[in-house]
Amino acid sequence: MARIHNDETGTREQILSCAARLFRTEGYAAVTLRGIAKAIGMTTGSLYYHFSSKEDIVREILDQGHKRVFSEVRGAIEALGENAPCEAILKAGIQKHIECLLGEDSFPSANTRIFAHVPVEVRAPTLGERHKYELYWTDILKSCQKRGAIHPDINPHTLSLLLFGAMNWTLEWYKPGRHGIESIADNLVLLVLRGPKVGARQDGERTPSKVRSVRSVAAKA
Amino acid sequence: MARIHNDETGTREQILSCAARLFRTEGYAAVTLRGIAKAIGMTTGSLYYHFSSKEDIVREILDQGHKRVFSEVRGAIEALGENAPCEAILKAGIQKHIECLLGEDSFPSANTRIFAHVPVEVRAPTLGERHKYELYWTDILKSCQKRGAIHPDINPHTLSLLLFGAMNWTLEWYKPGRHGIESIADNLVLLVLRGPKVGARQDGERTPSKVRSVRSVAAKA
DNA sequence: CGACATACCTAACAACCGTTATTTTCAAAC
DNA sequence: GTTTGAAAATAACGGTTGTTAGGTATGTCG
Repeated sequence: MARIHNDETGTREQILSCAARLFRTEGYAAVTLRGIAKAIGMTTGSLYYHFSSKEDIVREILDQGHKRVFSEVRGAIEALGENAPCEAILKAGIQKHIECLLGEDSFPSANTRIFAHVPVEVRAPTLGERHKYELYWTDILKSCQKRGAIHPDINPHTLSLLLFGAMNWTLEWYKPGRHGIESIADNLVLLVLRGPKVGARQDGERTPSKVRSVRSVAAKA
Repeated sequence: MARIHNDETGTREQILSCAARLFRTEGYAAVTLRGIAKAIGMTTGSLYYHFSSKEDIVREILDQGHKRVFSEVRGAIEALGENAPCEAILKAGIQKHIECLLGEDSFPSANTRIFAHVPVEVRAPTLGERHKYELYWTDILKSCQKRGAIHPDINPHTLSLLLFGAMNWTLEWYKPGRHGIESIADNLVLLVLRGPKVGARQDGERTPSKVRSVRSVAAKA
């Protein structure tokens, strides 16, 4: 039939996901094309039928890794509706971001793990998209601050960077058996949120409702 | 005179600090012995008079990098005296940790930057010391929580890991001109501290004294 | 002066890297 | 049954890696 030759077998995707898994665990420079090829039962030269260079492979992994996190996080937050409470918004965004990083899909984790060590010519074109994600979070935090859920003296942009650090660094210590992802997210939300209100209530924001125990929340999962 | 031959010239230290600077900026695998040698005006083979392997070099950098941060942070905190307010303790520890990472000394930054990408046989022996530092911070946070300065529902150990993330990740975004280190530390302290008190006062802890504006504090620097 | 250890250089080794050109396999199309 | 083209294998290229062996200055000490 008139099938376009694109990828019936999905070999290209197989190369990418396998490379992402290796990048995630071993870092950028330590991963060789021979290693990728061997891991999927191929020969080194055959990779060049699907990709034109090693940088070409890593470029697409960075791209997809970033897009998946962004769209997942945005989807989780938008699913809450227009005027959801700040606590719910932060909880949804933070948890989804961490879930993407620690999940089985290696693209997001490979992205944050090797980004700093990748050649500048492949890193530079991605800076624009990264900045958009940064702005997306900054706007959310700014809005939460305006609604009184975040300490008024905190700089929203700095907060977004510190929050990225806390979230992305989970890659360095998270062990599936010992920690629960939702529990981590709950702890982080408690950090970002201002404790039970102090000043006057601002607008439609309901009082943070005393934010019940993290342990009990995590226990039900 | 009866000078011990040790290192009158300091060549060994020169190699280490130069290698640390390269590791900090380029990552582990990207740094070659030829690169280190050329950077200090030496030949590749000569390095082997001072060190027995590349792993030997990176091993010592990891060691020193970690020790410097630990002793600096502990020194800054102990200088505050026995019963200093939690806010001061956290401020001192967080700021010193970040200062070590972002300062001119490349050992601490090289340590946190390449640790995950270093061969297991050089990483494993350092895990004990790293765990001590983790426990040190966890104890501090636990104590602050007992004194009512940290939200009671937060898990102190998880908090220490999230805090490490926020601090260590500054390496990925800090630009000397655009941000001030003390301002970053102030923002982070505001996050960790529970907002102005809500429940009953706990013990000798003075009320957080309304934690004056981060911007004004940063402006005076 | 000669013995000797220190500190460095020179040149090369085997192994591995990304990349390329050429060849083989093999299923669908005519 | 022959042709065709995609997909993979083969084998090699130049270059770089960590590492090593052997040589060369430069002093110090007896």
